[in-house]
Amino acid sequence: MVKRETVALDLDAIFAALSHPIRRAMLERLAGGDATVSELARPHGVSLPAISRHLRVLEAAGLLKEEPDGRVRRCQIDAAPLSAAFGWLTRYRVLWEDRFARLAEHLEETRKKERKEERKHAHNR
Amino acid sequence: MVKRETVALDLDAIFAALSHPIRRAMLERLAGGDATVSELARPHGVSLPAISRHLRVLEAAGLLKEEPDGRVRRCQIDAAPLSAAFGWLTRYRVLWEDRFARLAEHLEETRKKERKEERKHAHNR
DNA sequence: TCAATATTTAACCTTTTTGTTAAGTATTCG
DNA sequence: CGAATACTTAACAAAAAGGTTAAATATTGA
Repeated sequence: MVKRETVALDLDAIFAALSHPIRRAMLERLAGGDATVSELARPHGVSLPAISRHLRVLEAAGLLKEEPDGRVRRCQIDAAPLSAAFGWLTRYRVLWEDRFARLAEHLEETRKKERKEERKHAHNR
Repeated sequence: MVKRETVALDLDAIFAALSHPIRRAMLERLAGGDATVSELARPHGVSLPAISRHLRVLEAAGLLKEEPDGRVRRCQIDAAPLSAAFGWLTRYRVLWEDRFARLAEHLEETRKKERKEERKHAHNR
């Protein structure tokens, strides 16, 4: 039996990783190209250990690859798990949009009724 | 100044809401149509209070609308915030896929070198 | 009216997350 | 070599997340 590479497709971990603004910002930064840990840390007003752990969260979600380069650590994004998140959203997108359309309709209906009520009350004032 | 409706476009909350398997399952269920709290709770082996709080997480993220209907509470999905998440992912998708392609290339290159080394060593054995 | 049903709130506990400072560990460079 | 640089690990604290049971609330239906 071949030992398959575990491509972390853990949606829990992926969405959780995306739920923190610092981590999203770091991914945005990395979308523009590789960066070192310090470069990634710079814009955020937190300590380096804090950054280090954010990076491990991203790594655990499979979104980040690190490569030691001298005393610097070069980070690069890995899009594969991202596709899993994207895929999950896409799978339900149509159904949701359908729901959404119906909800919008319903709200519009409600608003119409409310306006009617408003006018009635304005009259009786 | 008109008081605008606060359409929760809080990516933190949205992604966090999506990071729990029970909440994702509930959204999947709701994609098929409205449901009551108990119906949503049934498949998951947790207490009703736990479910109730998951629902509030979804609601806080703007993903859920509830409507009391007698002693039952009818739940329906709201896709709007979902689009925000989708949008964020989309915005960086291209860049990420680009990165990914380059990463794949790099790995392929590395593997080639490794194979070369292997052959060399096999020779010298 | 009263019991059953559907759901939430309260009180509590444990685990995870996020951050801090202080102390390592490598690596480079004068 | 020895100081500076770039990080990580350890140890700790506060807050958030996720679950439980027990009690409250509201609605329906006999």
